[in-house]
Parts: sequence; structure tokens; C-alpha cells
Amino acid sequence: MTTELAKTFDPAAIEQRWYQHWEEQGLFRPERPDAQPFTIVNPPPNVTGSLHIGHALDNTLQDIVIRYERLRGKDALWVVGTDHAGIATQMVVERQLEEKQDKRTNYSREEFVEKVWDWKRESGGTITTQLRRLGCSMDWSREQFTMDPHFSEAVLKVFVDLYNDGLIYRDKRLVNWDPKLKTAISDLEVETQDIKGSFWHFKYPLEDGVTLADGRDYIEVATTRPETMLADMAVAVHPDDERYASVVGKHVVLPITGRKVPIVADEHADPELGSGAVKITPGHDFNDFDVGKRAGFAPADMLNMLDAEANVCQTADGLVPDEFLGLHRFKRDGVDGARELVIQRLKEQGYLIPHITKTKKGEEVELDAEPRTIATPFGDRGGVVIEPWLTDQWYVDAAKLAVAPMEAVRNGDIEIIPQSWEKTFFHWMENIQPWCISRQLWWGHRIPAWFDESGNVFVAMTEEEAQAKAGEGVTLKRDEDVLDTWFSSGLWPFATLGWPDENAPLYQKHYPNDLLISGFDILFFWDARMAMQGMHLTGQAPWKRLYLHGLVRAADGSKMSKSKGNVVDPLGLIDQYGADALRFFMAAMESQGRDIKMDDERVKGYRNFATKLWNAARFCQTNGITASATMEAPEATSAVNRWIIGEVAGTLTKLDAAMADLRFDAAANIIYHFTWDTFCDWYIELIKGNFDEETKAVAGWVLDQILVMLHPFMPFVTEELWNAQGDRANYPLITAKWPEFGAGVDAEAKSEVEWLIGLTSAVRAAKNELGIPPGQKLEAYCEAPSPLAADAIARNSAAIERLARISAIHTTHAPEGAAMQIGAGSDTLAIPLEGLIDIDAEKARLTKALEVSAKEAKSLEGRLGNANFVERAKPEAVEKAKADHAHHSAEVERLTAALERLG
RNA sequence: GGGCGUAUAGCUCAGUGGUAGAGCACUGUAUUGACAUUGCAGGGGUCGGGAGUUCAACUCUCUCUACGCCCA
Repeated sequence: MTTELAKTFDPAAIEQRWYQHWEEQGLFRPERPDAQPFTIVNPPPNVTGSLHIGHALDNTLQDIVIRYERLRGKDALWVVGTDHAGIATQMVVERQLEEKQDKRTNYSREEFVEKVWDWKRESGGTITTQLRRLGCSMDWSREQFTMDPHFSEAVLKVFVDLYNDGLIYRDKRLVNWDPKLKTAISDLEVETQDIKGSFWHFKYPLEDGVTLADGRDYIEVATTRPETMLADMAVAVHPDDERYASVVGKHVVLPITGRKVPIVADEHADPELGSGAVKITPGHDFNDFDVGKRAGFAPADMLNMLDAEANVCQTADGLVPDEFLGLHRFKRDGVDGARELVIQRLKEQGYLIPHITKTKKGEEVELDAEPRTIATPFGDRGGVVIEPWLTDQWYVDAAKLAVAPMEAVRNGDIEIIPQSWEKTFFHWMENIQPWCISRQLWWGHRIPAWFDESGNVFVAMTEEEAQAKAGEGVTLKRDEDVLDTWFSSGLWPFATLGWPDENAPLYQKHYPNDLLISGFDILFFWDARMAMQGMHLTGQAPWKRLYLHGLVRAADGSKMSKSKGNVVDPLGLIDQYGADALRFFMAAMESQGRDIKMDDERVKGYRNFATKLWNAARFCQTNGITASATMEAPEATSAVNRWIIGEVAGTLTKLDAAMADLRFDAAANIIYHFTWDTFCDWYIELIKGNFDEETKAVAGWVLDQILVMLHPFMPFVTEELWNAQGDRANYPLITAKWPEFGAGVDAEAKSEVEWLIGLTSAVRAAKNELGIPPGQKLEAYCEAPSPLAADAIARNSAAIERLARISAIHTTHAPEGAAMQIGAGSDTLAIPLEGLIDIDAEKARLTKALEVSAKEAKSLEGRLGNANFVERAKPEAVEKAKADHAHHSAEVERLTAALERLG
């Protein structure tokens, strides 16, 4: 029994119902113990996150692939879950405390972490509900969280193992320090922005009457960060710079602190830039750190002048004047900081070299500093300027781990799609820096390292093991820090499957994963690190293919951002147009290697497409066309039925090819055009009024094939229609079988139907151009029809009458007088129109067509007359040119004759 | 500074070494039952500029211009 359908498709009425049904019935991952596995893991969104348009794209693509593979009979597993998002989550909970005039440090670590868990239980993971609205068919029964006990266990084990392998180590060096969040972050979490700043020039006096060659008793240095002069430890000049050759090895006495620091020769100093001399602050600048090391300063001896909040503290040599202590590094919230005070003092003491410039009027003015654009590092979470800060942190030796993934990409074990990303991948991997993985947070995986009182470290899975290593009676204190969230999400492809238990059934069957789909924006953050960790820990590439998609941009092409207020909410689009339409939009717009511009009109167009299909199904139902019972195409005798079966076969072949290449846009367009153009506009029109048993069976079968092929893209409407078409005996579409049948293209049927279509189109076009009412029925004459035409006419008179509005085609000579000349295939039909049309209009129409064909024929003639072409071109190209030439020549003849007949 | 990408119809985008397509928009037209969230027909592009390779270039190479992204 079919279910009667409403006149208009209403997505909201069916989406939730079907999603619930699928999930409750366990249809996202049916038991298929013997089937070939197919595995995708989703990029775990932040537990604090909510669905944005980028998630919608990413997850739609994954769902299309997973539904496709599930339909193809595979044991398709889509792993889903969220990550604990160390900084983001801790910030959310701290903000909640702030609202109650409370703060984290009012609690013990354990109490605070418990509060985070409370938050997670209450409000975490809203995105998982939102992914359901998009129709994503993940295996929710195995939903994961990076802080789950088994996952945490894996993370600690990885830390311990990598430490034992010498791939994780503790080091004192400069890190990117976020003074707002008071934690180290990795270099990937730093975003460089150009901001307007200043370049100050100072005099550093030379000690003991030493002078430069030109007699000056000072060295000029320049800086964008004057406050750091409180911790300067040297002045560097280029070894080949003759201006300073005589003072290398001598000292300057710093203003304010009175510190005596050496002048060193180092290639870092660029003679072309400014004075050629640079101040060196090894404890607060990455370049200076290296210069300092070369100059013989050990990291432990490098001066530090800032605390964790970037307020000035006393340096080890005690030379910073009291008035600076406690000041913020620079002006903040309208309050002057160390920078401003340093400038003031230098100016007062005559050490500031003013910047002379001219106004627009040409008057000379004196400024404290030269205005400059400065590339400034900001923390991507906290949004404040990053401070290079000298601390002890844990590092991963990324350079060693990067070797295997690079080899995997080179030898094809990992295929990156689109391939153009390979270069970016290699460039980053080849220049990879040590990865700082410790974070000064409370929420996250606490580092399994214990220190004794003399600072010796013991790394172990548990305190007991660490104690055993340290020996009895030794007092141990656990490292306070937690691990970078990406360190744990890098284990996602295998730790979600039961690793490190290598015998875990899921791991055995579903690792390595088949495919990873992610935005290119996390290629380094996540994808590369997964590859590094995966290859080292499991010995295998975590996935065979890596598909990178672009960003979804606002309609004007700008990046979506909350601050710009141009964020499009995918849930709003779903409310408005339905999840199926949004999904289809994402698929149709996803051409490899390009960002997607948001276009509501296009989403609307795909909503219309769903409605079109809905109405086609409705039409089928009212004519007794119902669910088919076979995979095989029904037996067919009529040309139209044989033709449409062949068209399904062709569509299926093209669709499979597009899916194999992950060409989502091509796949979507193939099924779209088959459904709308071929099935709705031609097949249904051709069979109207002729619903014999064969036709009903074929039409029902074709509609079923459409529903299956379209299902990965539009799961809701297809499932609804599938079930409305008849009793499927507990055989839901989501777990149905992908089309599989023996029938192919029937060439005879194809030419016959194409002849019919050609005739119909030609008649419609001619009538339209001559202003004859489209509904008007006419008679035609075809004196000597080709065998194809004769058959087509004899077998399809009803369709010709209904579609082409030709009531009869006589195989006799057309009566004298004005007639419309219609071409169909190689045949010409004359349609007498005495008194109905303007003969001049018909002549004009034919002349226009004649000119087109004559031009084409002439051009092709020229090409075929070119010996070079005939000899050198591919035989197919020559053949095609010959055929085209024959066609156009025939058209010229036909149209000329037609014009002659008109007189 | 280095790398990558993009430039095709009014807009958003496909595209192949053999002479250019889709959706939307636009124009004309159609309404006694699948669908006006529709049907039918149509107009519209020297494929960013220039040079080269080739019998043939939107397609391959070089170069220029514009825009975007990443890294330093």
C-alpha cells in the first residue's frame, strides 16, 4: 500500500521522525560482521562548540560517503565524538565563575575540574544534537570523548612511550606565552597580525671613553619593544660591519639599569637596517635567544624581566629600578606601562634619538619614534599579544616523527586530495619545529611526570610506578601541567577503536581508516599530527586518503566571523529549506580546491528539487506506480521503457565514477539532471496515458533507483518517499542495496526515443518562434521517412500527439502551400500552415538556422581540407569532424530545400 | 620575501588539447489534476591581458595584472 502524499514537501514534518527511527533501530551501523569495512572518523568538534556552516559542509561530505558505502553493503563505521578543548572549555567555566564574582583559584584543582565535568554533563556537546538535524549517520552508540577513561589511558601511555623513545623531552627555551590565559601555546596557535606601531631609536653609551671610528661615544640601536631594554644582555653588530669592528668585544652601559653588556659580532645584525646595531634580549625574543646562545649565554642565565601576566619583575642581577616593578609590559586599559616609562626616562636622560619627518606642508617635526607597521603575534584564543617567555616545557621531537608521514605521502600510502595540498604539507613537515605540548591549565590530561626535590623527573603511567623508579622514601610531586588538546586528538583514528589494545575487534577491523575529510585549515593542527602519531604508534598511516575541503564564505566572499556579524547559521537554513536542500547545496558546490560562497538562492533551488521529486512520486502513486520488488530491471518491450533502463545504467556508471574520485559536485549534478530532466521531463511525459503493467513496473523500478542513488545526498525525502511508495517489509532505504542490475544501454531504443525527443523539441521551438499557440494540434507530412523515423512514428503515435502536438504524420507528399519545415534526426517533416503563419517569419527562422549550419559546415570543411589535421589529429577527432560535417551539410541541404518550397 | 590558489554568461560555479556548459537571474509563453517551489521556448560569453608550443589552446608553457590564503 502506498501512503498518500501531501501536495507540497514539508521537510520539517519528516526529518526528526526519520532520524529518530534510524537511530533507534541501530541503522547507522547495522550488524555486518562479514562485510568489508569502511571507516571514517569525524574531526571531533570542541565540546564547547555549536554547529557552524563549516561543520555543516564537513559533516555533509562525510555523511554522503558513509551512506554511499553503507548502501554498497560495506560495514560502514563513522566514528563520532568531541574533544575536551582544554583552553576553550576552561575559559567557558571560568567565565561562568566570573559572573558570580568567583574565580578558579578559589577552588582546589580537583574541585574546579569537577565543575568542568558538571558543565560538560549539562551543556557540553550541543553540537551532537545539531549534527543529528543535519542527518548525519554517525555511530552514536560508540560516541567518544577525549577525556573518556579509556582514551585518557591511551593518551598517558603515548606520553610515556614517546618519552621512553626519546621523542618527548623537557627543555628550557622560549615559548609562546599567552599572558592572559597564563599558559604556553604552540606556534600554530599564534596568529601574526600587522598592527600600527612605532620604532624607537636609542643611544647606548660606550663604556670607558671608547669611541666608534667616527668619534661617537655611543651606539645607536632601534626597537619596537623599548621595555625589553630592561633585560638587554648584549648589542649585536654584523661581523663584517667596519663601522663597529673596533668595538666588538667592548661594552656598553645600558641606560636606566646601568648594566654593562658586551658588543658581539653576529650575522643576525643586518648592516643595511637602521644603524646596523641591534639590542639583544635573549629572554624575550626568539631571534635574540639564538644570538644569545651563540654569544655564550646559557638559557638558564638569560635574564627574565616579566612574570606570567607580563608585568615587570626584578631580573636576576637586581638592576631593574623599583619604579618599574609591577608595571604591565605596555599600556593597557589606558594605564601606562613599562614601555611608556622607559621612553620617558630615556627621553629625560637624553638617550632617545628623535625621528625627524616632514608634514604635508613641508614643515619639519620631531617625533619620539618612527611610525611602522609591525607583524605582531597574537594568541588565537586569548587574543592578546604573545610574549616570548623563558620556561621549562615539554616538547615533542616533531622533526623525527615527520619523516614517516612524508614518506607515506611520497609512496602513495596516503593520498592527499586535492593533490595540490601536497606541497604545503611537505613544506610544513620539512620545516617543522619542536612541538610544545604542555599547557598551564587544569582541564585536560595531566602530564604523567613526577619530580623529586632535586628536580629529577620520573615519567610513568601511575604514581606508584614513578615512585618505584625514584626509589622508596623519595618525595615526589606531579607535574602541574596538562597536555595540548591536539596531542590527544591526534590519537583519534585509533584510540577511538580500542587502541592500545591491538587485539580490540574494532581496531583490528577498522584501522587504518579509509578516508579522512577535514577542512584545510586544520591540516597542520590535526591531520599532520594524526599522521605523525599514527605512524609512529601503530606503524601504519591512519587513513588511506585525506580529503581537504575549503571554507564556506559569506555571500560577498568574505570570511564569516562573529565580529563581522556575517555568520550564517546552518540550523536556520535547515529550518527554512530543509536539511536535504542544505546538504545538496554543500555537495553541489564542493568542487575540489575551492572555497564555497554561501548562496541562499541556490539552497532554495535544491529545496525546489526535493519538491519536484516529491511531486513526481505523488504522480506515480496516483497512477498505480509503486515500489518495485526486484533489484533487476523489469522486462521491457517498449522503446521508452528500454530507453529509461539504459539511462539509469548510464547514470549509475557516471555516479559511481564521480564518487570514486570524491567529486561531490559532479555526483550531485548527475543525479539531479537524471531525476529532473530525464525522468520527470521526458520519461514521465512519454508514458503519460499509457500505464500498462510493463510501464508501471519499469517506472516504479526507476523511481526506486533514483531514491537509492539520491539517498546519500538527500536522506530524509528519499527515505520518506521510499516508504510511501509501498510496504518495504522492514527494508528501509538507509540500509537498502545500491543499484545492481544486468541491463545496459539498448542502442535501438535509445535512437528511437532520441528521435522522438528531437522531433518534439523541434516542433515546440518552431511553434514558439512563429507564434503558433503551443497547444494547437497540427498534421505533418514525411514523404520518405528513414527506417528509424518510420518505426518511431508507427510505434509512438500517442506520444507524438501528446508531446509534439502532431495528430498525424502522413507518409505522402505534403500539399502545396506554406508549411513549417521541421527536422528530426536526418528526416524532414513538413507541417502545412496555410493561413496560420507569416511566411516571412518562417523564412527568417529557416535562414537563421541555415546560416548557422553553413558556417559550421564551412569551418569543418576547412579543417578537413587541412592535410596536417587529417594526418596528425587523433583518428577520433577526424571521425567526429567528418560526422559533424556530414550533419551540417545535410542541414544546409534540408534547409535550402525547405526555403525553396516556401518560394 | 617564499609557497599555493583563483580570474569562464548579470550572479554563483563546472569543464575537456577538437571550437563552451549548469543553477539562479532575465525575456517570451503556457494554467480543465504530479509539480507555478511548475512546464515550454529563448537571449546572453573575443573563457583577465600578452607571448609561445601545436594541424588545433578556455585547456599546456612563459609572462604581466588583479584578488585571496598560508608560511617567514
